[in-house]
Order: sequence, then structure tokens, then C-alpha cells
Amino acid sequence: MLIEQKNLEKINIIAFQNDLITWFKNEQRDLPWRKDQDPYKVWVSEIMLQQTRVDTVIPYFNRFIEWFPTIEDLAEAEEDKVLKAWEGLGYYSRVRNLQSAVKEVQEKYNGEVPNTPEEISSLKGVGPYTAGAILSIAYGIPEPAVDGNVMRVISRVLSIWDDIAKPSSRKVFEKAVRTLISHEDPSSFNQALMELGALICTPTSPSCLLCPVRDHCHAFFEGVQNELPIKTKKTKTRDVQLAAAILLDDNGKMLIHKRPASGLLANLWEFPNVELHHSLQNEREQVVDLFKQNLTLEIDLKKIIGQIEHVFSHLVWNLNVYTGKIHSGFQENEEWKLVSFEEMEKFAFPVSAQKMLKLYLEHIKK
DNA sequence: AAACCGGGGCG
DNA sequence: CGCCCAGGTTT
Repeated sequence: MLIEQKNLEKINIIAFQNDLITWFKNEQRDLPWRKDQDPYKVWVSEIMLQQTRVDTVIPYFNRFIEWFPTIEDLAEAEEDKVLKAWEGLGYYSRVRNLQSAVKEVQEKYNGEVPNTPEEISSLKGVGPYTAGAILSIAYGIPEPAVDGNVMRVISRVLSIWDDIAKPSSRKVFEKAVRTLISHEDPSSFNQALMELGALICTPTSPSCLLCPVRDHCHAFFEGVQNELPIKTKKTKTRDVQLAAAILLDDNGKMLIHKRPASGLLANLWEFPNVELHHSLQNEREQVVDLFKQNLTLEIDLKKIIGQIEHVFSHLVWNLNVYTGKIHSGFQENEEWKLVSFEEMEKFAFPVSAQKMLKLYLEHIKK
């Protein structure tokens, strides 16, 4: 028999639920998405919280709900404004999927977030975790909501040594949560597991002496809480050399470019750039050629005003930033625009472009 | 199953 | 500097 099944049978489930939920009700943080159980707000918060810390999310959540208070508001909003609301949060496909799903809820479900696992899971961007979170928190339905926090907590409580980096391991934890979850208060139960993971059962140096479920925890009994969970994945980043330019026309407007609708930073705006596949001699002249060949852009390039490093999960951009001029006959279109400094506020830029703009502003101030 | 998709904070 | 974070989609 599997270890987790044996350990699961040893847990006093009622006492575990009571200890966990009582702690949560006394110690939970006061967070803006906990003020009510509006399924839409729960949904927005859960999407924002994917791979993003609570402290980062709070101001974004408040502004997002101000701009788009209801499903109808978000469904009808311009995508550019939606991306602007997400600017700086990262993983921009999250919000494009969210708006797509909200439109489907508006049309297919009369604006009401569905409350069955099958229907809600079919929505764009709603996977097993988010489905369980919305169903339990907004609707009180006892579905597991297994995220990284929950896998860490459960791996310790039940001494589960499966590699949580493997997609197949999630099923093990979902099965355990289905056995443990409170049917009287699944909302508090799921949130308590995550809150415990955030505040007590932390990745490094968990505060076991403060833990409300220490008496139920097999890892604590065995003294292996610091060895769990098992997580193997290693990160390998690839370096990419880029040349980018702040290009001005005769009126002092800057040239910006809309990225493609799929892939990295989809549909966000950037300053024109080219990839440098080899380390170049006479780089400046060759960059002018690359702009002409790759972007059909006739430019007059000045010197490098600085270098920027921007780190993604699996990628590092090394940007050589130039200034230059664009020919006066340039024709704008959907993909290329000339904008004043004030007009830039309407467009959503990734942080890498914001770093470039900051560099440029410091450059011209001198 | 593995790769892809951002950005910030912390020890 | 490496690791982590209230994951999901695509290949």
C-alpha cells in the first residue's frame, strides 16, 4: 500500500479540519478579494495570484476591479485597456484568456459564472486549480484546489515523497485533499491550506512550532519537514542578444511596435529591435542593415546610450539600447505607431521597454 | 512529458 | 546568485 494512503488513514480528519479552519478564521490576512464571495472577483484574484505574490497582486487587483467592476464591464472592454491594467504583472496571456472566458460567460451563461466542474473547467485559462478555487470559495463546493502551497503542505502532513515538479503528481495530492476536505466549509478549508503554506509551512524553514496542525504532521514526527517537498526541476536560461532603438521623427515622436498576437509578450508594445545572432564588429552599421532588412525601417542610428538586462523564466535579454531618427515619410499602421511621450500612457509595455524608456529619459536629461 | 509564458522578492 | 511564487496552454 502507498505510504500516503497509510498515513492518510492515520489522520484524525475531523480534528485536522477543525484545527486548520479555526486557525484560518483567527489568523487569515485581510485581503481585498476576501471582502465578499463574488465569483468574478474570486476569479480575477485567482488568475492574478498564479505565479505572482500576494503583495504584488493587491494594488493590481484593486485597480482592475475599479476599471472593470463586473463581468459585463470586462467583457466589453478594449483589449488594449485590459492589457494596460495588467502592465508589469507578467504572464499576459492570463488576462487575455480571462477576458476571452468572461466573454463566453456573458454570452453562454447569461453573465453568471458556472458552478459545475465541467463547465467552469472548459473556460479559457481555468485549469484544475482555478476551477477548484472558484467552486469552493465562491460556491462552497468541496472540490480540491491544489497549487504549489497545497502540495507543499500536504506533502509534509502526509510525508509524500512524489516529485511535485511532475505533472502526474498533482493527482496524488488532489486525491488526498478529497479525503481531507471539509464538506461543511470547503472554502475555509482550501484557503486555510494555502494560507498555511504562505504563513507557516513555508518553502524554507517552516515555522512548525507555530503550526496549528503540527500534531497531525507526519513530516514533523519524522523530522523531515525541511526535506519536503521533493522538487527536481532545474532552470536553464538562454541568452539572447538584442539591439533596440528609441527612434524619433522630426516632430519628436517615438516609434513603437505592437508585438505579434501569440508568443512572448503577445500584443504588448515595444521599441523596435532586432536579434543579434553573432557578436558583431561594427555593430552600429550592421544594426542599421538589420533594421532595414528585418523591419523595412530606414533609420539613422546614433550611439549606444546604455545596456539593459532583462530576465525571463527561461530567457535573458541583453539589450544594447540606441537612439536614432526615423525618416520623415514614415507611414503609421496598426503595428507601427509614432507617439508623443504623453500618448505612450495609453499603450501597455513590458518592463523591459519601461527600463529602456527610463534609460532614455536619463540620457536626454544630461 | 516537456517547453513555453514575466516579473519581483528573498535568503 | 538560485529559488520561489494561490498555473495553464501548447507541442
